[in-house]
Amino acid sequence: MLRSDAQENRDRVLDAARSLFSEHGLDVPIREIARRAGVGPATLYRRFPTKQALIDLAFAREVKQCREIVRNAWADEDPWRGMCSVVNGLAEINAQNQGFVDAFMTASPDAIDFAAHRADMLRMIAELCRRAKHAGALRPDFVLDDFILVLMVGRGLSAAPPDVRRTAARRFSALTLDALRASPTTATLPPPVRVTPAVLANWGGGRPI
Amino acid sequence: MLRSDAQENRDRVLDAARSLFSEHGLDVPIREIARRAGVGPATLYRRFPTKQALIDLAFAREVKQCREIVRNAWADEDPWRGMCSVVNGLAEINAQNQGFVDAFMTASPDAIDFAAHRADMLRMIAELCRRAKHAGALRPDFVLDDFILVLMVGRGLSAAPPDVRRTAARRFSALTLDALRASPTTATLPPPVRVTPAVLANWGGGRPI
DNA sequence: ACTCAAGTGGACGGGGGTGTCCGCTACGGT
DNA sequence: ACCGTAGCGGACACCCCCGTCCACTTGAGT
Repeated sequence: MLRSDAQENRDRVLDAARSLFSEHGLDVPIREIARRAGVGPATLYRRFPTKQALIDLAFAREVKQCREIVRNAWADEDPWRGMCSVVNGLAEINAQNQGFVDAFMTASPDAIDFAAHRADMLRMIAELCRRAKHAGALRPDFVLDDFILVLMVGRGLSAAPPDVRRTAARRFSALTLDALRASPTTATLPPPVRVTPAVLANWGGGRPI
Repeated sequence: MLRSDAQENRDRVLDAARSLFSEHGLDVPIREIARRAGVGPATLYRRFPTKQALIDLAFAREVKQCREIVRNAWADEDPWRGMCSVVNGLAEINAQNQGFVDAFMTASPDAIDFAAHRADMLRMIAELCRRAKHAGALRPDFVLDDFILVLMVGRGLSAAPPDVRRTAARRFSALTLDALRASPTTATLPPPVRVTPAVLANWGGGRPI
């Protein structure tokens, strides 16, 4: 059990980390977070021995939110509506949290939740895609890897200036969904990216941290 | 006039910079470039007093290529084919040159070419869009700012691992074009991003360098 | 009130990045 | 072949960030 002052400091650090990470990305100096929290560096390091640990905890909320979005979409009886809310929701999170995808992708192996969530979410999304295709709403040549592709390029949204991020996210997801929608005028696509785990791990050079 | 050895060193530095920048992005250490070129840091700094100057020159070729792509597209009698080649071409450049868009956007004010090229290209693209819309090929609610949006999220392509970049670029541009194509099933879009110069300058936090 | 361990922040050493200085090297005109 | 000078690269000073250590402070149990 933490002493009361220690607990409060820990909370303040997490708050500062959340706001700084989502505003400036993952490469904020640790000291800056400590300063914002009104705490010395040592205090921060004692609670979060490594930057990765801090990141994991700072983004835990968003990971939960992510999973929630996907689960709801998966449970939706209309698979296309599900797809839409997934794409919209992830774009929104991307826009509001600079570096969230990076955090999500580079989550440390011991943050078991992350890996489990990732796998789980991908499974649900895959099923969603299958159902949406079967319903004739999703273009038949769409593959799960395309979803990753969309997610990865969506990272660019978080780089948009704060005042246009939400607009950009909404516009982006609407355009993306139009691309994904089954449509009579749809052209044949070039071959999809095969997103193996290795490919995924190396997206972004694996060095956002 | 440069002495012959100096000239050769300068060329080697530029070559090294090009290959390192496109492979690892703009945050390659200057020393690394010097090392790769087989010269001392001082030599590099004498020819290119600031990192920005080096970046400007290293990417000059791609800027030219960019302009060329747009000019050809602009000259194309079929505006939609023009749009396609622009989107394809830019995605390709993005995929092959990590950090190219960053370089393009953050080009120093004195690298006049950049600003001029940007403005010029945007003008041509705007006209292309108008013609494509008029021909009924481009969705009517598309605005020029959407083009910037696509360009900006396309940055994410350069972060893909080298072995999938071209595939990713091709797939991405094909999907994007499907989103831009006028189509009977197209949904109404949310409001577009208003990409003012300030917005543009702040995209990416203005700090890729 | 007293005590003492948990908690704290300033200070330190290490690493890596940038840009600059200076004594040596070697190109190229004579 | 010689020599003046442009050119060179190693060494330097500076800054920022990371992670750790240690003497001091303070919460909370008695």
